[in-house]
Amino acid sequence: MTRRSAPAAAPSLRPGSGIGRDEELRPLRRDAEVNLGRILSAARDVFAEHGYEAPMETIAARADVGVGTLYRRFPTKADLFGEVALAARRRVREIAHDVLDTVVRDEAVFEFVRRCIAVPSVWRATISAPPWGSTHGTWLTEFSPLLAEIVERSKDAGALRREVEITDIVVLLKAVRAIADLCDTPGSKPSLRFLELSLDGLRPGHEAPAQPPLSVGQLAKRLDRH
Amino acid sequence: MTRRSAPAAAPSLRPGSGIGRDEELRPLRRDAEVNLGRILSAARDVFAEHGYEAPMETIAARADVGVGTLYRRFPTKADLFGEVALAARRRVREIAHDVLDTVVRDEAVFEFVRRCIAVPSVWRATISAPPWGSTHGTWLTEFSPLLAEIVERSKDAGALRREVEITDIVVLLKAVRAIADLCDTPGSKPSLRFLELSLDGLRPGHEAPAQPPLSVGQLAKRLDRH
DNA sequence: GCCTAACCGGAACTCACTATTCCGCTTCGG
DNA sequence: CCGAAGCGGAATAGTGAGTTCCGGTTAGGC
Repeated sequence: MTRRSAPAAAPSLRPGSGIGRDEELRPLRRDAEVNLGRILSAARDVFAEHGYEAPMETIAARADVGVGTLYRRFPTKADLFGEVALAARRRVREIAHDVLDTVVRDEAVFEFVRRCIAVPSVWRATISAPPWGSTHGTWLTEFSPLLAEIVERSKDAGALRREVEITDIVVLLKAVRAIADLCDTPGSKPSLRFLELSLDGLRPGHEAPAQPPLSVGQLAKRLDRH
Repeated sequence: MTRRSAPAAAPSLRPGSGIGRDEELRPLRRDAEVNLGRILSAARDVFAEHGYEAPMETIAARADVGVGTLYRRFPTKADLFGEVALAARRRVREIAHDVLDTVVRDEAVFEFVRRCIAVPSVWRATISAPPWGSTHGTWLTEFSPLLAEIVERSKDAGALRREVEITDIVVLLKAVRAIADLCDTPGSKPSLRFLELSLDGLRPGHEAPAQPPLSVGQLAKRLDRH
């Protein structure tokens, strides 16, 4: 995609610089600050809606800003996406923790999945990924423990089939995302129906599926190969 | 995509000419006949694997033939795809009829879905579609009655939740396709596991989902908008 | 109010990717 | 053995998207 020859290396993601990058060397001029906010917000929405494929111009338009402005703030598209994805991951972690803290045991997984999906501007950026690097690999590794804990809770509460693995949950999220891309409109979201139907398939009362689950490593590898 | 200005009109699909186009005006030279077979087979596989996006060169390479040869036989990519899709639709109809004829009532839908998916080189071409025209619309309209009959059977046998509509089945097929794209390798197919899990969600014993189903018309419109 | 460093918009440039065409060469088959 | 039918694949041409560039604009310190 990008011309740069470095094949699998993610561009400078400067892990430290979150959205609130106020404490930069030189503070931004007021108008620039406003534009930066606009850009990040637009990028969040547009990436959420169209994934990494979305053209920079679309983001610029949504932010009501010229493309040049995007590039003054973020050297490359990947940098911009990285910023958005970082915020998204942060958000997912919050959701996971909140679910563990406040949701009754048996509803844990279901609630987690529902909440992830309820924040489209966030989960899309996390679940979908740019073509470079092992984004999914890192993402999966990062969230495996948390997700495993959530899954375990629901299993212990007898609300989730014991055969279900965390990779099944991730796959389900992916599937719902695909359906959302295909069928959802602002007004009606068949993907939510599909989600509920599929979640029901994860509840106890069915025979164990013949097909074995994927390991986290396998799944990561496969998701990243695109 | 195509340079031709006719915007939404499917190119000459000459409904009559199936794969066995032996009875043409002038019979093909023996070697050309062989190549034609190779091309159709390659197109079937490649479209199955990558959808309409697959470049003509890929198909040519798989058929071990030059692109020129493709174009001598099929004026445009859409024509080639049309041919493949036609065969695919034919195949799906066969499957549907066979299921209705030979499968026990309660397994009808499940078996139908499984069989559709088991013929990747076919179902991909049917489920995925080229950017022109209302392919899904026609497809859905064409198969609705048959699919409805299959669904009805399983419902009557008490093996399928009454709330499930035929659009739910189509959506499920789409989702499995997406997962297959993402995760399947020749050696292992997590999409099959996902399929089984999701199918279980369609069996009785769960509360009715809150989200309403899509009508066939709505679904067709949405799938065709890409 | 003035001046300049920061900013801005968005046209233009580049590059990658493909459908499709073209044409000199090869091969079937009478 | 000859010509028509085929063939391969380089060349053509259109498209789309990331990135660069630069003349014009504006915030904000003095």
